Amino acid sequence: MTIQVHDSLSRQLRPLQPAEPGRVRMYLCGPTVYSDCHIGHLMGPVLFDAIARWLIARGLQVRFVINITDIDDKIIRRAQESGEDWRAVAERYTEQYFEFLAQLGVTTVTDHPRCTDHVPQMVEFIADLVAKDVAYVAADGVYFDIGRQPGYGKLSGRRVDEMLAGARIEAAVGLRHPADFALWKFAKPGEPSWPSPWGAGRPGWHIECSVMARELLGPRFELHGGGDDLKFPHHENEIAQSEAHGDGFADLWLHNGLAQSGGRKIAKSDPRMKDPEFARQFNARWLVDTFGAPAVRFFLLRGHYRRPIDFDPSNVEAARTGLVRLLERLGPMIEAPEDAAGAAVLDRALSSAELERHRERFCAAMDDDFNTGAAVAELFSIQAVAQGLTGAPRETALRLLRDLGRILGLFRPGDLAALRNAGGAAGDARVEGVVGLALELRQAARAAKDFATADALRDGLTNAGVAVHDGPAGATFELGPDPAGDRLDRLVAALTAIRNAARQRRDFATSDRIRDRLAELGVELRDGPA
RNA sequence: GGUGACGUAGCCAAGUGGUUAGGCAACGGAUUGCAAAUCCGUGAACGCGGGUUCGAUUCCCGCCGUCACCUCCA
Repeated sequence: MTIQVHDSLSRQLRPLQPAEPGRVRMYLCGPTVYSDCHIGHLMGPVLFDAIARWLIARGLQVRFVINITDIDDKIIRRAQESGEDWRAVAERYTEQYFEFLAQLGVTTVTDHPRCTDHVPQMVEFIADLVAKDVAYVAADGVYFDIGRQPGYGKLSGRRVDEMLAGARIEAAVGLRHPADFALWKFAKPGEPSWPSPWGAGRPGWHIECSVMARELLGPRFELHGGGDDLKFPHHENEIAQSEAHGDGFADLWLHNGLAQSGGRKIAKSDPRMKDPEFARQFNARWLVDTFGAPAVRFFLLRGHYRRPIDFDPSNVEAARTGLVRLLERLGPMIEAPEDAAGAAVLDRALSSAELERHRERFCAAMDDDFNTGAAVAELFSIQAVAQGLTGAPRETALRLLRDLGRILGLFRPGDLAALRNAGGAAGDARVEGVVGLALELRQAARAAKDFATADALRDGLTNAGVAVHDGPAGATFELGPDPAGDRLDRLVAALTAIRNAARQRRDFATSDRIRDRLAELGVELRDGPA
């Protein structure tokens, strides 16, 4: 069993070979905590969490670091705008980020170093670069001299001389090369600062990763990850600094694809983001509330980490539907806590060649550059096998399904409830009350064999994203996602139509009942001539 | 302009020189007052043009199209 990894630096599939057998160290670039969490912040953690889980399942010990950039120009600006202390801003968004990681089942991270906790080490690191003359002091800070670093540009495939032609690189005054980047920025009045031999200031963006990775993982480690957009300049600069420092740095580089919409990347500067309705779709809070955290995680793992993912709501919803099906198949089994017996799923005796084949293919997919999409397909196949079985063999198949899924961080206790409660209506008494009223009316209509009314009510509920399940014990309902956020309006519109029909045939008992019950629920109806 | 990637059925998405990927949707049947849910089952694909080959969606060449990075970004 060899795990092959696509290395962005060599652009090749290369074997993962831990320096110390059995131990893997990985570093992932984390967020700058200055605003609400969006899906881009969460993709890397979820994808790399699945990778870490696989390494652990393969018997490796994993140290997994995601940094928190808690000092930065954007945090300072945000604090100035809101009149808050910059530390409060950073702390608030750090907490929010952690909350989402927990909801999405990101459990393998061992360290979350904060930039501000490592400033002295950064100063020391920069001093070494200055001493080696690959860094120099300029008017507004200390800069790295990319011209002095052989191989600069090897990750992103660009050449130093060609970058001069790039109109987008704006040369600050006094730099040796326009693309030289700041290691240390001198503080302007009123800005937070730390002491340094060159003057009070704060670290530049890139230096923290080189320093914190070294602090926690050592001068050389196995895996370094991040979003594809960080290749240049961020990771290029990390490599330059660390190699200039004399560190081996990362063996293998992994870059995840970026979130898209309509085939285009979602970026801060994207003009579409000016539309709040559009921007909302990528807000972490909205996604988790609308589809449920397990669905978001599942959606991310259906493809391959290196490919971009289109967050059209209908795509996420389709993923959710498939996940619900798997969870329902598993039944009460998913409520069992994760334990050592489940974790040993790869070594378990199966007594079924078919199941063994699927397990092997699952493993082969994960060993091949962490192909979670192909692995998920095996999950569905195992489900299909289980479907054709009964009794103990079925149990065996379902346990295999559950425990393989759990390697990917799926099928956690409470997931089904989390999906059912998604839609933003859980706990909304008005929605629940209106749905309850609609079901009562429908029950009455059915009893009276008034199927036209009964069906109209059901259609109205369906249209509002409420699934109706008729059973021997009466009808129950389930709230699906409500991406447009207008569920209540739709429900009320449906009931109003029913009420108008009742008034038409002078069934004022029903009509008044609808009006009064809605009023109790806080929805006032006003009759007009129309 | 430079660098990198991608184009697979209605949508999403793996993968392979000849053997079913998978999901969602759709369709047919069972069930149902009718539906939904559920169960059983079905069809449909490899951007275009050349080449290599017994055979290419898979390899090679060309073309077209899309995207990302070169600016803040995860």
